[in-house]
Amino acid sequence: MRIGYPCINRTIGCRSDRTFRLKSYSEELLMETVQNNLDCLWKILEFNVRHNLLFFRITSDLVPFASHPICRFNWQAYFNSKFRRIGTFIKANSIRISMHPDQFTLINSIDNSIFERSLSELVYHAEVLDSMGLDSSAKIQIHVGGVYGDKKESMERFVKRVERIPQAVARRLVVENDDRNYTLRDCIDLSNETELPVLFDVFHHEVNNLGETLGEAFSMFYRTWKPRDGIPMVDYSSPRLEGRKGSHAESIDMKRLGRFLEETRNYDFDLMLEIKDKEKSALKAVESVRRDGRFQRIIIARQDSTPFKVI
DNA sequence: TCACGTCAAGCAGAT
DNA sequence: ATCTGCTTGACGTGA
Repeated sequence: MRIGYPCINRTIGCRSDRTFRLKSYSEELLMETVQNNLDCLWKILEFNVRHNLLFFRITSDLVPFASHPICRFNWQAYFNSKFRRIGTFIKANSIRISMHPDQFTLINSIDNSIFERSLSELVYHAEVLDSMGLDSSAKIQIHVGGVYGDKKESMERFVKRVERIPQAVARRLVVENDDRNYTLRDCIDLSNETELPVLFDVFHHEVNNLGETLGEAFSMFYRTWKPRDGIPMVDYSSPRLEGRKGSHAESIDMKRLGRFLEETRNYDFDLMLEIKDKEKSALKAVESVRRDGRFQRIIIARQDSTPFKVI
């Protein structure tokens, strides 16, 4: 098991998701921004390794407007050596990487042009991971998409559209259950059709399920992952106790996490903690899990030259 | 320096 | 009709 957090580090004082307005687009500004973002990503990954946080979601804003028609810049070539260096660091330290395109990426849209734009966005995400030389265990997680008034038809459209996605991109795709439209069961059904692994979101499942227990849910999604996909990924967040339902808590509830880990102790998986305070909660979780002798399977970084050890 | 209107993109549910 | 959340506020103009 590796533990990680998404996109942003609030401790080290740089951002890898800096962007700018489309109106102010220029090649110079793009180059400068990507330079900054890659430098910051490097610093975040170094921080993560020092703190045994070996699962990280790379922001979709790493290369702003990369999939927009305005971008004619060959950022892959220009930043090639930087991407390779980061990728080498990731592999040397056994860091697991994911990406999560935003809500505008809709494979199953009724509107074919939205699908085409979404495909460009997915190609961009895959190119980031390709540029780093990462294998197919580096995943791009997507939701099924909209319902458009007919769920069955929208799921069939999802399957047909996935068949049109190039293998270089599709090999990285994983489909995640969401909190309103598509349950874990739906994702499993789609996985059977498309062979895409299912990324299990614990919180989404709690608010949108067909009555499966946590154990049943794990046995369902777990077998959708093949060896080439790496260890299954799980998204975990604590719901905010007061206020709007569906929003995320500011900090992690360690007791709740402890119960979750206890219930799932027979499975090995990489755990993404989607908590507002990001690396702070992830650190608490790593320390807690390390102290707890029952959990023997967390991967922690070595601080010397050898890449990692399993305790 | 700071306030604040606005920002590439879509959907669904609440108000 | 308009607003809000989604994984997340921050860009950048105008004063």
